[in-house]
Amino acid sequence: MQQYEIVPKSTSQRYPIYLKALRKLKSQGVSKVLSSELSELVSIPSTTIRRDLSFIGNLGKQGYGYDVDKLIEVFNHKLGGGFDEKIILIGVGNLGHALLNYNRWDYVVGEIVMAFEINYNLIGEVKGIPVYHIDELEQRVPKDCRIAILTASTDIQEVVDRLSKCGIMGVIDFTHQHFNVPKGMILKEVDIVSNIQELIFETNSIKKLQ
Amino acid sequence: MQQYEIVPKSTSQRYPIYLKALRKLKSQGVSKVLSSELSELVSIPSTTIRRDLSFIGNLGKQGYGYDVDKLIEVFNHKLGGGFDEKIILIGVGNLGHALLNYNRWDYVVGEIVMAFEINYNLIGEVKGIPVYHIDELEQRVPKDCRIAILTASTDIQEVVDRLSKCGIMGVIDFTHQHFNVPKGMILKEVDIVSNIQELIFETNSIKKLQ
DNA sequence: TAGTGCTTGTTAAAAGATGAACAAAAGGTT
DNA sequence: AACCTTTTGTTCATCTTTTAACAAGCACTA
Repeated sequence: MQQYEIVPKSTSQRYPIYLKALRKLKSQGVSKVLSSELSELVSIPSTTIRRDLSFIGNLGKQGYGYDVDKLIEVFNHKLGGGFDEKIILIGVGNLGHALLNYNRWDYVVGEIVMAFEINYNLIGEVKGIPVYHIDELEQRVPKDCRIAILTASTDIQEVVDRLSKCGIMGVIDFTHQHFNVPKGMILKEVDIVSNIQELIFETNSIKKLQ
Repeated sequence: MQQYEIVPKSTSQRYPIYLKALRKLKSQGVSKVLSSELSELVSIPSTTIRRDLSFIGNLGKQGYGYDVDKLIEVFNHKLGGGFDEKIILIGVGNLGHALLNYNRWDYVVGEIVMAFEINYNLIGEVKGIPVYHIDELEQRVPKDCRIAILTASTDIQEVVDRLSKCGIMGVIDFTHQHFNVPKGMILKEVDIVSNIQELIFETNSIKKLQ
């Protein structure tokens, strides 16, 4: 057990994968799982899984395996399964609207509690979630809000800097724009185009090798 | 120049970042760029950039830098800038609809040419793009189609296996569900929930360290 | 309760990714 | 045309990540 060691980035990126697989197992009525079984499910070597899990604590039992419920509980806790994360949304255009309508992660991590827009015509309310003008950012953002979803904005760099000053620690970025994140802020890009480009590049490589 | 060496995964994941920055430069009228300038823009060390580029070929000139247009052209070619990639969409629910409406990547990588649904009420057409029933998958998918976007489906594992048999080599997955990809198929997850979970985990870690 | 068999948690070696340093090659200038 | 300056392409040492191997520890049975 290495409770206070820093969890490698690559490891923390696998945690959501494990949680996803564990939820599936639970839904199938499975209550116990071996690292080797989980390995088959997620296509990650069992050794890697065991090491990843050991960062969180001694979760398994030798000669027995891991308790699915216990693992899900731990992951829920670690990955925001308090279900109460307050998320703000910047930009209520096409995509922003879709996210507000979708908002299906409310059972998993939390919910979008408010949105901000630069266009006055879009100010008001969507699905019961208030939409404020971006000028009101500093005065409206809740103190305990850490995460923002960025769908679109002019002056994106300025908005990001202001978000940082409001205490936002992590940003999910849907804009295809480039900007710098202030020190300490974590950026996660969700870029469909980049993903498709990687796919094209990698499938091209495969063709050439054959 | 190491033309036939395999490009590291980590490198190919940076290519779309470079292309994005280069497009921005071009839009600003910049025609020449140094690796050090690009480095500032994308927050990646210049050495890493130069090594990444050298996998593709000798694209720069010593004592001069890189020609922006040339770089964009090369990347466009390598990353699917033929603009003619035929993409299929599985699932025309909330998110699927949003993607069809959005479909803004047509100038970047290609376009969604058809969609499939299990719900008969949604069969027909959206924005001029035909929506077929999932049963017609094998008979409708074009031979030269390599990439599928997966937004939602029951029996997701079955659908993925069928896609593989249709010649699909890469899948962009929006489903937040767990499934196995057949050997040789490449999976890119675009999972907002997973990203938020990672953010929550990582921001929690930061708090504890302080 | 003692012993056997199984699976975890950990170690250590191998593989992969990064970035500092520099040689090679082109542009500039006189 | 020779030289100096600049910037690339590449090498190598360092750091990170992965995974094979195994000791430690628990469950299960008689």
